[in-house]
Amino acid sequence: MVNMASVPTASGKNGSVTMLDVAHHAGVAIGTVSNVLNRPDGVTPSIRDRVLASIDELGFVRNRAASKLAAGVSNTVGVVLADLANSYFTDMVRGAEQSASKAGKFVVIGNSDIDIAKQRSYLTFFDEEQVSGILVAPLGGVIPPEDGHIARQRPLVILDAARQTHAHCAVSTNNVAAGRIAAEHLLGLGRRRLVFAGGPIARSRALADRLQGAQDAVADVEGATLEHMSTDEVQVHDGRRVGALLAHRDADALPDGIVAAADLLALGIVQALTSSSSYRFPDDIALVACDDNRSAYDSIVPISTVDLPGQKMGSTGMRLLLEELADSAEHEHQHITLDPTLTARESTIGR
Amino acid sequence: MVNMASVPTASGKNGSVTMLDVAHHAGVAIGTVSNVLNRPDGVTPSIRDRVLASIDELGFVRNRAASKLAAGVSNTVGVVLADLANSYFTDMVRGAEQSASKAGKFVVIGNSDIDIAKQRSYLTFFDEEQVSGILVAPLGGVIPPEDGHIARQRPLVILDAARQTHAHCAVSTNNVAAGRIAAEHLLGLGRRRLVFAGGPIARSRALADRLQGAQDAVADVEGATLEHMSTDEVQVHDGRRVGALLAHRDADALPDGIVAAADLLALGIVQALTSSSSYRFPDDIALVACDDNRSAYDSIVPISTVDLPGQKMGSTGMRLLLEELADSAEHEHQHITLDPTLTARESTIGR
DNA sequence: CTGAAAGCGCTTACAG
DNA sequence: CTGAAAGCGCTTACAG
Repeated sequence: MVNMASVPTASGKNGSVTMLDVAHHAGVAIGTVSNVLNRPDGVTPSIRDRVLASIDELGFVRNRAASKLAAGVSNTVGVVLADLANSYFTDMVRGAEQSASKAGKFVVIGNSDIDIAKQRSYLTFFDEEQVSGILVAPLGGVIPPEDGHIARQRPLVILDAARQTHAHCAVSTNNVAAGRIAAEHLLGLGRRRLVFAGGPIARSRALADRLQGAQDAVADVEGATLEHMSTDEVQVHDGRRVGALLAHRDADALPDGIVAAADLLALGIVQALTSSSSYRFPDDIALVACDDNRSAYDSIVPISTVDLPGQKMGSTGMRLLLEELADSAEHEHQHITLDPTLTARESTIGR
Repeated sequence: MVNMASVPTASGKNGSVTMLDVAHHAGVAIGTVSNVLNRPDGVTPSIRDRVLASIDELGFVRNRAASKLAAGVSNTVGVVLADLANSYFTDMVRGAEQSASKAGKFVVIGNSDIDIAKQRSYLTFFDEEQVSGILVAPLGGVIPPEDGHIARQRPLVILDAARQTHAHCAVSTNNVAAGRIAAEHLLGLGRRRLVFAGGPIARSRALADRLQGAQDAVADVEGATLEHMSTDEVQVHDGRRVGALLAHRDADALPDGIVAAADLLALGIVQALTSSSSYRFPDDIALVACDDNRSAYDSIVPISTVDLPGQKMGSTGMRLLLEELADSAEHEHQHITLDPTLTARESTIGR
C-alpha cells in the first residue's frame, strides 16, 4: 500500500507524480526510468530495483497519453463489438483477448449495439486513440465505404466477413459447410426426409448459405429430400410455430430429420413438439441446430448443434493483426475461412 | 470520400495530417482549429466552415493522445466488465452507455473475465489512460484494498456493491427485496407451502439476502411456511435435481409455490417436473425466479421472474459519475439501492 | 549502460 | 474573435 503522507514530491499538473519525480527520487535520469518501464532487460539490475522501489513508494502511474504521443504507437487493440447480447460476438472477443494477452497487448471494447453510426464512431474513436490495430465484425459483414479511410490508415482485421477483400485481413465462417455438416449428420443416421427450418433467406447471406449447404448434402444422397420451412426470424417463438405446424401433419408427411438454422429456433421446435404431440427426439425426429448457444445445451432435450467458431474467429483475427503489426512491410493480407464443427447431443443420438 | 491523391501536406511524424496542416490549409491559426473542434459555438461561422472543409479535405484525424496530454482530461469513461457472458453485467454496460452518450462521453469496456488480476490490470490501464472516470462491478462487490489507490486518484463508481462505502459512489441491488417480492407474489396468489431453491447461501451474499427476504415475507403471513432446498450452484442441472427430488415426494409433502434463486435453476425445475411428473404449472405449483435472463422467457412454461435492475444500475452509476465529474468540489458520495421488479408470466398466473 | 535535450500534436492562458 | 507561444509527460536518438 502506498502511504500518501510520505510522498515527497508531485510535480505533475494535477498533483500527479511524474517520471521526473521518480528519476529524482531514485537518483537517475528520466530516460532510465523510461527504460525500466519499457525495456527492463537492458538496465542494470540494482538500478532497476531502485527505480522500481521509487515508483512504488511515490505511487507513480505512467501517463499513456504522453507515451503514445511521444512513441507514436500504443500496445492497445480496439475491438468494435456488434452486439453484447449475442454470444457469437462475445466469443470472438474472448478469443481475441486470449491471443492478445499472450502478446502483451491490451484489448478495449466499444459496443456498436447493432448501430452503424455507433460502429463508425467507435472506429473513428479507436483511430484517434492511436490504437495499434482494430478488430471489427462489421454490420453486414462489410466495412461501409465511407469508413474505408480508417482501415487505410490503421491495421484492421475484419471478423465474420461477408466478402472477399484485398484491403485488409479477414476471417469468415463457412456457412455452406455448416449447413452441409448438419444435413450430413442426419443423413449419416439414416434420415432421408429432411426439413430445413429458418429464414428469411433473402435477408441473410449466412442463412442462405446454410440452406445451400444442406441442399448440397441432400443432393449427394439417393432418395433423400429437403423441404424448406421458412420463418420470419430465428427466435424461439418462430420455432414453436414450426413445431406446431409439424405436430398437425399426418405421420407420413412428417420429416424424420430437421436442420434448424439457429439454436433458439430449435429450442422452440423441441418445446412445441414435446408438449403438443407424442413424437420423440430423436426416435421419431432427429434435430440439429446451428450456433451452439447455451440454450441448446440447456434445452429439455439437449440439442445437437453445429458450433460457429466465434472464439476461433477472434483468436485467428487477432493473430493476423499481430502478424501485420510485427511485419507491416512484408505483410500480405489473408482471408481465412473457418469450418464449423458438430457437437452431437441427445436430439440426434439419444442418451 | 477523401481523395488521398489531392492531399497537399502531411507534416506529422507518421505522415499523418496535423492541426497545423489544417490551420495552414484554412489560413487560420492552430488555436482556431482547436476551437472549432472543442468549442465550435465560439467561432465565426464562416471561419468554422472553412476549417471544417479543410479537415474534411485533408482527411485530418485528431490525436486524442495529444489532447489528453495537453488538456489533462479526456471525455472517456472506462467500464470494467466482470463477465461478458452474464446478461446482468452486459445490461449494466448498456445502461451506462445510454447515460453516457447523452452527455457526449465515450464508453470503453475492459473485460475482466471473472479474474481479479485482470480486473486490477484494467483498473490500472484506465487510470493510466487518463479516463475521466471508471465504472466497475468488482468481483465480490468490493474493490480489493490493494487497488484502493486507483479509486483515490480518479472518480470511480462501484456497481453491484456488496458493502456500504464512503470512498466513492455506489449502486446496489436490494436482494432482500427481491426475495420478499418473489415470496409475496406467491403468497398473494394464496400459496402457503413455499420452497426456496438455491445455494450455497454461505458463499453468496446475494443469495443469502434473497432467502432472507423470502423468509421475512413468509413470517408475515399466518400459516405460511418456507422450506429451503439448497443447491451446489444455480445452473440448469441443479434445478433438474431439485425438480427430481420434488417429483418423488408424496403429494402432501409437495410445495404449492417455489422461489428459485436464479432463472437457470427455475428452468431446470420446470423441465424436470414437466417431464417426470404430472404436476402442472401454475395449478399444482407456482414458480417464480430471479434475474430475468432470456432463458426465463424462452422456457417451455414462461417463468415469472424478479428482474434485477442491471440496466438501471448502469445508467444510475453513470449518472453519479457524471455528477461527480461535473462538480467534484461540492460532490458528496452517495450509495443508491435499487429495488427489483416482478414480471409475472405463465408459471404463476397461467395464460 | 547512462544522461541531457529535442520533439511528439495538442490545449490554453495571454495579448491584441 | 484571433494568433503566437509555452507546456502537458513521455520516448528516443545522440553523445559520453
